[in-house]
Amino acid sequence: MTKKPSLKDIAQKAGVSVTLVSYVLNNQKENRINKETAKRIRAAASKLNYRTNQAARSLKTNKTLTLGLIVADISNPFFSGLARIIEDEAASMNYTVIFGSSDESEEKYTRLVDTFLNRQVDGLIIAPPQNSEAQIKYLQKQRTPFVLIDRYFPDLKADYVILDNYGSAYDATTHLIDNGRKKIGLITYKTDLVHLIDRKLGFVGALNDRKIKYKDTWIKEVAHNDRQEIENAVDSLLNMNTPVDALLFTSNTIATYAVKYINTLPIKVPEMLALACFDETEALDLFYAPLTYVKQPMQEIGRAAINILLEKLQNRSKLTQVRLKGELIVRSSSRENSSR
Amino acid sequence: MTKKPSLKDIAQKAGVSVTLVSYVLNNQKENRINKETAKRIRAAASKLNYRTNQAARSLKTNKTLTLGLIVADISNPFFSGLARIIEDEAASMNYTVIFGSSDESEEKYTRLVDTFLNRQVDGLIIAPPQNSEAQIKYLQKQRTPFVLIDRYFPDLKADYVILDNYGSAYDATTHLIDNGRKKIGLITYKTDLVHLIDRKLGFVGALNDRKIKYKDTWIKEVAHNDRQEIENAVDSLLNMNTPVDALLFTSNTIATYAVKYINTLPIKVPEMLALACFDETEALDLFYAPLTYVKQPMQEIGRAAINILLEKLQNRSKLTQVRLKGELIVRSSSRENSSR
DNA sequence: TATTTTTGTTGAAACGTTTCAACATCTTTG
DNA sequence: CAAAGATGTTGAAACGTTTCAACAAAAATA
Repeated sequence: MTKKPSLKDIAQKAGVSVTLVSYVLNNQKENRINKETAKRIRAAASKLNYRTNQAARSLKTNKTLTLGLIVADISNPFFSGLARIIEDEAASMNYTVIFGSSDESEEKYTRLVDTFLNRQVDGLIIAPPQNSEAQIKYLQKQRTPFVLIDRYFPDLKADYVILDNYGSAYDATTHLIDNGRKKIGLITYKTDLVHLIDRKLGFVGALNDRKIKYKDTWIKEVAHNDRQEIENAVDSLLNMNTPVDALLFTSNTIATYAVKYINTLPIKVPEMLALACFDETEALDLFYAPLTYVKQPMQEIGRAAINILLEKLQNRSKLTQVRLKGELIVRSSSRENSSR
Repeated sequence: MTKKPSLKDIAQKAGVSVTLVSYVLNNQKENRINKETAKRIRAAASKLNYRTNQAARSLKTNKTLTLGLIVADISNPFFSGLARIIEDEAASMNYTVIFGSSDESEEKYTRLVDTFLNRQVDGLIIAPPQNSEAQIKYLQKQRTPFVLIDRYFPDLKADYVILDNYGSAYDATTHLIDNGRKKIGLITYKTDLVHLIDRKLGFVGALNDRKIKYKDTWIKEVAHNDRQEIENAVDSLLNMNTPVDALLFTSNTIATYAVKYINTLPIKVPEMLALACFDETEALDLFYAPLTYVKQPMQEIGRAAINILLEKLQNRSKLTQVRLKGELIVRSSSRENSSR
């Protein structure tokens, strides 16, 4: 591999100083520099096929133009969709994105932050896992710019962009009630993650406001990514002495497993059971009764996250906490219950 | 933001030279260094919360421990799944991955390569779009280590890891034939991408070997990401004077659009129409007749790609071209045709 | 005891940028 | 015609590492 050309090589070829080459290539001091010289320098640069050495530039400028994105799992369509939006937004501002998946593990998450900080990312976009509060505080102490997405910690003065989880769950639940459902089950993850707890609270809030006395047994909490537990939850909700007539799932992964299972049961949706869930999931489009779901404004989330982060990089240090409304997309899985 | 600590700061605090600090922190010359001194240095480093400045290190070592991943679209489950595997493999070798989506556009692709090269990635993993051959050759001339995935160019002596596309299409097609189908349609993209052409050839090859005289009208080529064209293709294949009794889709995106459309038609799968496609796609699991599909060995693809790339980084320069077998997962969309 | 080897440590250069301060030379101004 | 300003260019330092070559001091060998 022949050595890559440097500013010095260009300078030599064009018969000028390194300084001048740097100025020209960065379009600085344009009014001072002789047009002819500039042209000569550019010619030399392109002839040598010059490429800025970002490492050197970063060293000097203390900026990498790189952002770190930490999600739970990049192969989850929710996060890969978000990643795509963030990629585009970042690119339009000349930033590149490095990514990592935490798998909801605090330990993996910490390792990722560490790696990314070593790489001197200019900022981080993070969907924080459980128990990562301490880590987040540490970031704040280090004054590393970051913004949380999807999840947040209410008692942390950190920037975030999240869904109005309470309101969305509330809306989905009242929708089910208003369509004639009286006993509604919730399947959610057993977790400390506040966004999921908010969804649970929104569910409960709607039941209360509609004067529906719910039982604890209507709420099932399952371990993360445990298909069996999800199936068990569905079973027990459908086999109570007064079975539920509707189900709300607080995540796309739960919904997918649950619906796949329900699909194997002799249960008619929506006649016997209405369904609704969070997040658009292509998998649920082809179910015979496509699922009603809470649609998150992905584009806005991605855009807001990048904007907040870039603002912070400009040293504005105000706190921005964004809570965006979801949209309930009603489909046949929850249409009016004719058998009421 | 108080300045980040450097080796110099540690050296000062520990009362030693910068050199020694570097040696200790990199576990070099271990046998030469006094254990006590080393301990003092490590203590100072951790007290100061030291973090290697990767930019500086990269500048010196000419390595970034970063790989660039270019896919068609990170939000496509095929690529996000692959991304996840590559992320994990890379991380286990201490590499970080930056990613970008080409959207099948040669121009966007070129921009991505450019950005990544500016960032001095150590190597690239690329799913090249159409017409990117020149760009690829350019990479070779620059001696930038890279490996192609998913797609390849037969007349380019480049490393790649791909599916046995011909064989997989051949197997899927014979499977359809052997289950009683006589007129089989193919919907594929209108493209120069060889991996897709191979799939078409595998399809044709199977028909020929089974002595089925096919007509050109059985093969429909649609524009990339054009839902309408896909629906039109389905329509015209089903409305010929002798309609097809089976369909093979050469990609997950085509399959998803087509099945969603077929789902709205008064057509029974598999009784009236058998279906099969490439790639595992969760969306097709909940269709009332889950799709038979060619499963790509994702894990192996990701692993092989990383291994080849890292080999190249060690300066071994042999050519490695890997063609992996797919597995045909037969499901109800193509079960035996009882009405023959 | 004189020499060699081992142990422990260090100064300084280099990587490729950016950018400050300075310097000519030429042009304008009073 | 001297002073001031504009124009065009440059040397050198700095960013934080890594690593070569060198050097003492202590230990082992002759």
